[in-house]
Amino acid sequence: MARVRRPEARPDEILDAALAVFGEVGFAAARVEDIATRAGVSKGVIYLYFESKEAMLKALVRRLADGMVGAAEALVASGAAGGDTEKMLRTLITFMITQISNPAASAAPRLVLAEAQRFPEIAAFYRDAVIARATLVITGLLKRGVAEGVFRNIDPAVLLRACAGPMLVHMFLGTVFADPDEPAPPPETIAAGIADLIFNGIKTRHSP
Amino acid sequence: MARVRRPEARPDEILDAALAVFGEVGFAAARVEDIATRAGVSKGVIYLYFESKEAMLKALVRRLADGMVGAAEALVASGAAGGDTEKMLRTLITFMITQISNPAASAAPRLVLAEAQRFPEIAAFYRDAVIARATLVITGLLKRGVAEGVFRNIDPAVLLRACAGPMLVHMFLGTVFADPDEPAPPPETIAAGIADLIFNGIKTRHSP
Amino acid sequence: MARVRRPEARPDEILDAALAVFGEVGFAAARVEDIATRAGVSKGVIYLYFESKEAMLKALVRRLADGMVGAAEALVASGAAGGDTEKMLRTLITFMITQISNPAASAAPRLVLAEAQRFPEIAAFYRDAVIARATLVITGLLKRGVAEGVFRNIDPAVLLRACAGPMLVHMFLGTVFADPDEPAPPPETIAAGIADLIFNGIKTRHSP
Amino acid sequence: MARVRRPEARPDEILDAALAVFGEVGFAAARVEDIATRAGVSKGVIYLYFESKEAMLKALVRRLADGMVGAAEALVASGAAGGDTEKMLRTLITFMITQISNPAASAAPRLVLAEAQRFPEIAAFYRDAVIARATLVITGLLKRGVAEGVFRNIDPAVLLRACAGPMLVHMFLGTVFADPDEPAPPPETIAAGIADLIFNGIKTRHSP
DNA sequence: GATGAATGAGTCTTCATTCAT
DNA sequence: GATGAATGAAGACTCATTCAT
Repeated sequence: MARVRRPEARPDEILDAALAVFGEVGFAAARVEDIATRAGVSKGVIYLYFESKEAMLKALVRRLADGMVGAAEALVASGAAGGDTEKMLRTLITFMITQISNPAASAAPRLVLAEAQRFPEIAAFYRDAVIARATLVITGLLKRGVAEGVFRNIDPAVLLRACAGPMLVHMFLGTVFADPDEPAPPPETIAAGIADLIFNGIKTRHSP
Repeated sequence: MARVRRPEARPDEILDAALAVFGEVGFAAARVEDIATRAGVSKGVIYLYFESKEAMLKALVRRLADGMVGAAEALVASGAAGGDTEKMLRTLITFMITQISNPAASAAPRLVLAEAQRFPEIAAFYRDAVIARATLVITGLLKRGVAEGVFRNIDPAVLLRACAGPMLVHMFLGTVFADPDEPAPPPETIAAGIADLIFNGIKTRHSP
Repeated sequence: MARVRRPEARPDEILDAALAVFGEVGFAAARVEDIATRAGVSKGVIYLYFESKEAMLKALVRRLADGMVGAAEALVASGAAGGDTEKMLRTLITFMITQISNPAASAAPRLVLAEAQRFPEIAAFYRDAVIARATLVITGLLKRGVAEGVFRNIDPAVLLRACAGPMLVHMFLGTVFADPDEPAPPPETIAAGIADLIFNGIKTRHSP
Repeated sequence: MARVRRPEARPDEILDAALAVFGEVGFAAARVEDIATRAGVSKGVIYLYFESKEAMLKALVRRLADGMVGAAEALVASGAAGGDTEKMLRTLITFMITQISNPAASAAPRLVLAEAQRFPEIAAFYRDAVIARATLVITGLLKRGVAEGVFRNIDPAVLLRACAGPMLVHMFLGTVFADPDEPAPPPETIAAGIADLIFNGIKTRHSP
């Protein structure tokens, strides 16, 4: 199938390639030429669309920022689960774990985690554009649940860590640290287990 | 220039400097000369102790591997908390969160997370030398708690993610993504909150 | 800086420059940058055409191998001198001595002699690509002369050494060990003298 | 057998080691530390006896210069062969070919040939200290033979090349270009053959 | 005297970026 | 607009030489 030239799509194709290459070897070790090759263009073309290699990284992070948080916000805003706060948080957790289990989808956050230290601007941007919004979503759900009497009034910082953390670990274990001999546990199982734990803890409850 | 000789400590001093520099700018962007300067030696000295820049990274990871997991194992083995499994897990969580809240202590894991993709050998080593051991600790505690009837019999993979995850997020929020205008929440609060959540969940319980 | 593009000739121009520089200071002491400057290009260009400095040396030797032996073979094959074996050997000797008297032409063999010890691959290549062929030429002429009854049946190894040797010495005396105050003897004289000696020896003959 | 310390022998032991190492990899690629190790001393000791690596090379060449020419001169001066000029030249040729067939003995001339281009001082020294003297020996024998009526009055430059050349080729073929699968021809055979050729040429002679 | 740790100048090599075509 | 040859700054690594011990 001949690929039709769509010059408007160029920058995005380049960024796709950049994400792939950065994800594999990191920003510093990535060669612009490899990105170009992967994008199916020549080296020079890259510089028609981006100032520099660093500019590509920043554009990439900017483009990717919206990804999962946006979806999370939409999920909550859509009032899925009929307004049931617990169900909504459960749905959110399941959605995020499922998403992040896809190595292609997790490439972006992994890249940011790897490069944020080196590029404070990227860290700052990510903090504002992703982390702050994620915090809002979690805090919002928590408040609502507390107001409804279904959640205990815990520290939102704790809930943020408790929700986002397992995702991160799951992501790292499924990619960078994946044991080739051992299959990754299915995301649904993990998602359900995590949600269950967050809701009920691990203590046994003696029925009255 | 002063030519002091302290052969004993040299390799370790160099690795300290390497960790600092790698931690700041990443492995690829780190200059050997900067590491040397940081260690108070000349460029050439580095190569008296290490084959290459990459060898330094590997030595660094090897040296650091034992750090926190070792402490965790010791904690559990020492039978602290008088054999009370719940207390032990709580102590463990508190200890880990406290440790990881120290940016100097978290430099090592952050470095590994950032470079593991690029260096599969390091990833494999870390998986075997750290992650596997951490998994054993968690699994052991879980089994014991279940046997004692104090824990529900949940998926160890879930508990691992639920315990390690919040630490990771806490670490990233306290370093790379730290907002200079906002103080980080105190580790004790977070530790206590996380432990509470893991044990009890967020659901309200209606007394019988 | 001028950026001219002459991709066709580049590799050869670079090898010319490399031969000049290697010839002057030897492979190890030659700086890639000097070769580049000599070739009128920038340092980076070298690496567009050659893997490494060592690759240049090997390419150089490969390119130069054919030079004189090829000409010698052609000379013999062409049946110059109307099939007269003695004349042919004499022509060959004269041709070689004349060629090797040109310092530019002798740069290649001198380079090989200087570097062969360090690079066994080069030595092996030269042995097969040059020495073996030269041996064949000499042996062929000797056999023919013997068959015709004009040559005595001597050891080909001796004739090889007797023919190639004076060339070598002449080459070294005319370049590396040239006395600036003393002019080199003209190649024709030497060639004629060597040929005469090889054919007739130095003993006086008393006519019957 | 315990080696007794003989500090006076040090410089010579070092030069022996230097010759070995220079001979193997060339001057530029030789490491002072390797020479020291080979000589059984520490790096610092080298600098107690020699100004620099280059000084070692020069000392080496100076020490080795006398070697074969000295022996040749002595041979001639000793009036070996009872004053028979032809016999003396033949003895000389045999002696030289035999000597040079020993790779250890030929290391020095090979080194000089390899490095002379790079170090004009060495070339000049060798020209004066070795080549000039060898020329004198050959010229002397030639003159004498001519005076006696046993040699034709040929160009001494030709005889020099004809005598020294086969030695050189023999040396190179027996070391640098030695074919591991093919044994080198015995020096005596080559020496006899060369002498025979130089005296009688290759032409058949029809008895009168 | 002897050692070998330390220094730092020197070079190969890479690769982001430019720009003639 | 597109290409990819060319540039040259930058950085890892080596090793002759020094000198504290």
